[in-house]
Amino acid sequence: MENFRAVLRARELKMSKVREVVASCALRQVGHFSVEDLVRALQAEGVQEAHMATVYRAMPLLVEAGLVQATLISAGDSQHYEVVFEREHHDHLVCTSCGRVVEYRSEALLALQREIAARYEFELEERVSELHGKCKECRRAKERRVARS
Amino acid sequence: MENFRAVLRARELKMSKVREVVASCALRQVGHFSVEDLVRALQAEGVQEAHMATVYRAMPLLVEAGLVQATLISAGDSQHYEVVFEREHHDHLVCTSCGRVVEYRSEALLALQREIAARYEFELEERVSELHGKCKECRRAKERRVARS
DNA sequence: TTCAGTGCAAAGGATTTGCAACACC
DNA sequence: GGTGTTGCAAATCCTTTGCACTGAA
Repeated sequence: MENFRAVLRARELKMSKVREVVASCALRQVGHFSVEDLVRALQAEGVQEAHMATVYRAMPLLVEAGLVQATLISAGDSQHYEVVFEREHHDHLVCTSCGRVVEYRSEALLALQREIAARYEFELEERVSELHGKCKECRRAKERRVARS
Repeated sequence: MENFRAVLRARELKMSKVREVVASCALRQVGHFSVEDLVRALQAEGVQEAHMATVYRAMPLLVEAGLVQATLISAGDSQHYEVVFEREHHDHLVCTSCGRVVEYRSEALLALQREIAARYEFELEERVSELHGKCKECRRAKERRVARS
């Protein structure tokens, strides 16, 4: 939350009651969530003063503050986010059949990506690293289908 | 193009003049392109019969045929693609300031990702692997700005 | 001859934006 | 007390879809 205030200050923006409650609610989200999810969560907490537009306006600030991160995994079209502040770094494996998401940690991968960024003299800020494929169960299901036909 | 025909056959779809010209034009694209870019390219070739909707409908087939691949890098909101058929595998470094895109190849990264997928028993189909950060030039520019103020 | 493909225009859906009232600093 | 913020609704923009017509097998 301090990071958030710092970003606001740096951008000469103000901290408001609404921004505060949006930020704190976002931080309490588990897993991936969309702007709509967040609005629903806020309403569930009895916060009526959280309009879609306001949350849309707040998200980039939360990202900049390093509290949340945009993810690719999206149910449908909408952008999803996940909390990254004080969470362990991880990446995702996504099943292209059933949509199951497996999180994994790989220090080696992270190290390698850092090395690559350094090699090209980039200051690494964000990594998008997702592997898509068929999970074991879906592969089995497919084999059964083939065998039957 | 044979792959494309195979996909169409497998799905009991037909090869049409329009699909053919869309596919061949897509294969000739260099770098990242959007559906709109492709339509413009087609029109530049004098192909009038290539409507947006048609190209939108064709893209998933081209992806399935392994000719092109969806990319994350997008100028604005629209989905971008790039040719992958008979091109060397590569990933991207994207500058968050100037938008510059650097392609890099890393067999080690690829091998590691394959290993991770295997560990979780996923059959790897697609990798989304992008590093975002500030490139050297933008970092320098920023330093200059700070120094001046 | 029969489905599938195409053009077109209209619909859909996520996100953004203009503006008047309002709240921080 | 003057800016930045918010709610609201309308506007955008990419993408999808329904439909009548055309074309491939």
